[in-house]
Amino acid sequence: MNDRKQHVIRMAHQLFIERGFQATSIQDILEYSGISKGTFYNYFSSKNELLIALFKALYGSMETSRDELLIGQDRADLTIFIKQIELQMNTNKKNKLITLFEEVFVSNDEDLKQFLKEGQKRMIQWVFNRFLELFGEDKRPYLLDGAIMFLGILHHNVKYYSIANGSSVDISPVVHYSVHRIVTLLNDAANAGEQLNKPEQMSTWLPDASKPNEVFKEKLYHIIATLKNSLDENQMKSIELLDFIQDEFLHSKKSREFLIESVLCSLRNDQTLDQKTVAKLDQLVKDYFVRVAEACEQSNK
Amino acid sequence: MNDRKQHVIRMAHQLFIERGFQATSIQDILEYSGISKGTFYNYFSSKNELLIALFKALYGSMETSRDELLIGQDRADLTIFIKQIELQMNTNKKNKLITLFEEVFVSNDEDLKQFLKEGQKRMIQWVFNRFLELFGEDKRPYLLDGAIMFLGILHHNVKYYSIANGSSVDISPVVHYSVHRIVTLLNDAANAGEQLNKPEQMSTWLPDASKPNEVFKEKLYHIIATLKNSLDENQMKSIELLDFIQDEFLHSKKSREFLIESVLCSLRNDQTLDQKTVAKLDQLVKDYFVRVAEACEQSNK
DNA sequence: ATCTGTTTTATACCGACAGTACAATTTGCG
DNA sequence: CGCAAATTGTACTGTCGGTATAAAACAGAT
Repeated sequence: MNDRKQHVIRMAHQLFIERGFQATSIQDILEYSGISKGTFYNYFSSKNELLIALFKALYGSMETSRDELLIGQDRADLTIFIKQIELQMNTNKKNKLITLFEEVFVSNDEDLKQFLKEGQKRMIQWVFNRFLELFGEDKRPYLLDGAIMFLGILHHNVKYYSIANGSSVDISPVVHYSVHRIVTLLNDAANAGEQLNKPEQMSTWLPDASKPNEVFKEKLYHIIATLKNSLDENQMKSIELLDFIQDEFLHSKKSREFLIESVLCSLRNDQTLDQKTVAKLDQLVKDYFVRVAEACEQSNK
Repeated sequence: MNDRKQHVIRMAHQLFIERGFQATSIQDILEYSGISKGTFYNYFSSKNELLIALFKALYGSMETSRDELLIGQDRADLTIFIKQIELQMNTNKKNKLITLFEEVFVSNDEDLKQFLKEGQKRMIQWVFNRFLELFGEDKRPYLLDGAIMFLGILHHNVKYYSIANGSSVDISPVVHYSVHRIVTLLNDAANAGEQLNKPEQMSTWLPDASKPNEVFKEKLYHIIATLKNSLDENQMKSIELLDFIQDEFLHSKKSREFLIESVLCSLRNDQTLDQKTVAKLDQLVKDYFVRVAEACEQSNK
């Protein structure tokens, strides 16, 4: 991504933190980041698009550093989970993510709304999957309820603890407290055999969650994250290649098959990567283009 | 309150439910309720003021009917509490209160924000007080945390249960489920002796909660609500008198002492009212005016 | 250094919006 | 009826998000 464009995002973020999203006018952003209106609308098609770009950047880095905490660790270790939650809560606080979130959650822009919902859903799914690893398969029926309630407890506790103790207070005790509570809560629900939401229904929650394209994107995201997690900062080329693939699929209307093919070719020759995972990626992409081609034929009939 | 004014509030509410607050322009409200712009700004000083008036009306009626459920009942009966919560959740849903709430919670209008925060705080305090009655004094240290977590669990469960099962689904099982969970949660926290927020600090939470004026307003509200609860619809005069006092104190910069005095005089002669409570009200008002007079002298020095 | 295509800038503009100002009209009430 | 208050209609201000476009700055290839 353009250097200048990222600069604008950073400057806007600063203004959003200081005054909020609604209260920051485009004019403010232009003056603060020293660009003209024309350039702004060359980068972003609207103010909301800028916000989405900002969220993507923040969430992306948050999710990777959160996932990095798991590398080489026992996935069933509760203390690691606590560290992951603390990390996310602190990033939220630092970037005033929650405030921004709330401010625009109910908005007239359907795209923005959908994007934010998707983010919430991803968070619930992540907690659910971690709970599976932490509490085991036999608790599965109760873990979706658990994930939902955990986030409810956590957010409320953080919110009012911050009000009572000042927003600069250490959030760690709140996270510990909330995790302790959810452990008991899960046992309680399992003992009582009470269930509100069935985990199997999770995929049908959000309207387009069951669309093949969304499933593809999620798989793609997961595989690429796995590959990236196995790399360190010295292997910039490989990381860039993976990022390129992800970007090409997520942000272009029409992904350029020949480009992606050649990138995959490079990856297959990269000895530092786990070739089993690369093969998975290869297959996934192949299936995708087959499906696109079929859909294309179908519509030409 | 003016008939016409209430009509405007009702029409606006309808539009807010259909399209949301931000998406409803003042022009829309004017056309829909058939008044002119001049009249609108004669009634409300701004669009936000209208929203506050709407919230006040909705909250007011919700709180009274919620409190009515307790009359002549065992205050320690959990099933009554469940009924009260169900009532509030259903009112929320019917009036799209939560959506409206979220939409304007982070707003530029400091007054509106303060008003909404006050409402949330009142809700937490109400749950805390009910928990005291339900679970007893010995659990007190854990009941503020409990109230906060209960609302977090409840709102999250309702939200995602509605997403999964359609917004017209019966909310009752969610309330039962959430109440069951919080009971265990409270026992768990008490057993572990873990505490996040001290109930004594509750009054200092919101900036002006400790201001004498706010304490006064709360006491006033409570006494008047008690008196009103003992009346039925046939005693309109008494209700109007009580409403007048409340309105005079809450909405006027300078309450007219002579008017309030004469209203109190009428109330003292009203045999249908509990004269012990009326005496309390009398004393409260007397203290208030003494304090105002003192403050006035102080500033004239 | 010159040509060429792209990016950036400056500026004027549009429509929608919240809120103001005010003179003209209607309404309600003694 | 007469008068004061409420109501109306309309025109206005300033701000906002977003569009349009011509001129200027820039960058890479020859």
